[in-house]
Amino acid sequence: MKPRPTIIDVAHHAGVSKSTVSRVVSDGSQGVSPETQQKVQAAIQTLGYEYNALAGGMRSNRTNLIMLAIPDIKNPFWPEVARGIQDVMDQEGYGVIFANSDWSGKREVDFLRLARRNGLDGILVNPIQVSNAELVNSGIPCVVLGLSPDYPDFDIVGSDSHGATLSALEYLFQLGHRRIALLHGRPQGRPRQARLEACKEFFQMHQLAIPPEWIIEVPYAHAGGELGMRKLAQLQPRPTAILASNDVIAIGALHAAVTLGLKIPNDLSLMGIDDIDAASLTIPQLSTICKPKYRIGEQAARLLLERIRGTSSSPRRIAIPSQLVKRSSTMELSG
Amino acid sequence: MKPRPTIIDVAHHAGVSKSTVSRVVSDGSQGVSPETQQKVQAAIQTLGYEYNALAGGMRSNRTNLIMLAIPDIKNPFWPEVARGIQDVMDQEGYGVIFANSDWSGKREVDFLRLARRNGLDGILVNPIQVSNAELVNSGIPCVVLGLSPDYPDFDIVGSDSHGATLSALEYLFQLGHRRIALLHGRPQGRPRQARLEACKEFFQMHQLAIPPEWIIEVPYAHAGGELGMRKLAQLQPRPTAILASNDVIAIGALHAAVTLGLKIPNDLSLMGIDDIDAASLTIPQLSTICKPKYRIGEQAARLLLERIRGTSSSPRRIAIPSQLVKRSSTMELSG
DNA sequence: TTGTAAGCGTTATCAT
DNA sequence: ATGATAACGCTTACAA
Repeated sequence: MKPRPTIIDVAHHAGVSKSTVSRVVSDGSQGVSPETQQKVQAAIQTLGYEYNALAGGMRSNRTNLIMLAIPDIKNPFWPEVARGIQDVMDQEGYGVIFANSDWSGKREVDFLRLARRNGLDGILVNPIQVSNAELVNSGIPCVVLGLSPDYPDFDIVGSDSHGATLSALEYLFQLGHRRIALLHGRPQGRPRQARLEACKEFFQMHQLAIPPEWIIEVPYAHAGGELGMRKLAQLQPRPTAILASNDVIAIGALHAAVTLGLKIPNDLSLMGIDDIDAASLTIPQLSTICKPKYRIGEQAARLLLERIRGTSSSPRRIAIPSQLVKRSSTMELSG
Repeated sequence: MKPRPTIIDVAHHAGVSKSTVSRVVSDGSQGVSPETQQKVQAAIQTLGYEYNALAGGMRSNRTNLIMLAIPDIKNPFWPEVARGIQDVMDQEGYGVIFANSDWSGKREVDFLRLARRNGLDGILVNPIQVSNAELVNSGIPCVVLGLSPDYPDFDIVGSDSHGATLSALEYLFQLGHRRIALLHGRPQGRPRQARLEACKEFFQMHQLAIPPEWIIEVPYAHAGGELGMRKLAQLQPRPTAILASNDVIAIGALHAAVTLGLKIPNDLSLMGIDDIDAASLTIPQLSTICKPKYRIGEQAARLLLERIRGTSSSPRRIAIPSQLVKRSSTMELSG
């Protein structure tokens, strides 16, 4: 197996200097005459030259690679976000590396190290365990996905969980529900408070007393929803409506409800948040709050590009509004 | 922002040569005295040194990075496989880079280029459009996921789709079904024949005639299943059983059936293949063939490691057996 | 527009 | 067990 040709080989073959070849293969041929470009391209073709990104990156401190670090590849929320990111980044010539930590804090930290060691140009992260300080310390341009209050030093893009929770509760309230329980996703690592606070705010506003046992913390997964529903079903008096932190949990709850013989929405109204594909594919279809996943990805990507390019400013916080989606898992409370 | 310290800085600080530092940070300290190790580690700590993988990789032609290239991150099949891969690779000190092409041939090719340019050590790929020749040509150690016959030059790991299809059909046959239709996933790009051939083999064996309109080609997605079911529902006489190419398609079909007022399994038995999580969460729960996703990932990772390490041999083909899972979307044909 | 030359931070070879 | 030194393939002033 013979060694891969380098720009030097190309240069010889084309009868130019290696700087010229370098200009052609990187800068988009800034300041290279058309004829020379032709010659170089021809040489590249015949030799089968391929750019060595390691060497280039080492010299220039740019890799044109960014990382997307997410906690849960099984949540259909992220692929949509990823698509938005990729479409923007592709266009700008950046490659996107997926990093899925499966809720493991260790793995998350490892990914950060990988990004540093390999000179990635930026990171988009929905952080679970890694802190604001650690992110700052990494020295890599970074945009946080999800409107957490814990990352004051970074641009943040997400949908307004607080607002989404309020709309959902408001909707259930309008349907006549007063006994509303929460299936509250508890991320491994840090607590995620936006939703809970929105709930408290709402309950206070409407002067509803919500007993603590109606707020059930469950893992951020399908099984969490099932677990939570089984607990809720035993409460006396039973809630008339349930709001889950996301659709995955809600769908889990829906399945448990069927198993338990509870009819949704007749016995119990149920809402999720996110509007993942599966939400419109359950029976009954799930009422939820639609988060603009693709646009979150696009926005985040754009902000990261600005950071990378140094068009910096003070951290921005972009909350893309979400939207109520009425389907058939909720109904007016009769009586 | 001051520049990151290099091994040279560490070497000065520890009073040793940079070769020694290099030995400590890479080789696992092969042939470095304990005291020297201590000194170097201390210097690394105080300086906050971080390894530069670009420089190292350029010199050594190893990056300790491999790529996992899949066509569809939305198919829950892959995260399980990915987990198997990651657990093995983690342990061996390799980072795994996800590359999701979303069924785009162009993106798949781009990923291959990215792997080459960035000197990745290996590729695990479920190829859609890229050919055996292109893979060979890339010069990167490579293991193919999925038992396609089109990649004779590579190690291949998958579950036995042929056998799985046969078991599913055999099961439906035993339940008394004779009019069996197929929702055949058609990957963008090349045809995937293993399942179809198994079907033909089966039908011949049992001397069943299957009209061509009972073999419906649909996109490899939820919507494909819905589409297919709507077509099948119009057939006269209607099939009594349906086998879908995977669970995602089957679940799509299930939802369409509900919309159409068809009762599963009473009006129609329905089977999928894969046994993704969602298969046990539908109503009714989906009968399917369980593919050992995690183990596929593990195996593939191991083979790739062998290839990377040069313990080469002729291409191996590993078919991990799958298993019939009887649930409630199938029933004995009455009458 | 093109060429020259000095690195970038590491690893590998060869001494010591 | 440790050190000196030459690559690795590219980018980037600067000069021509």
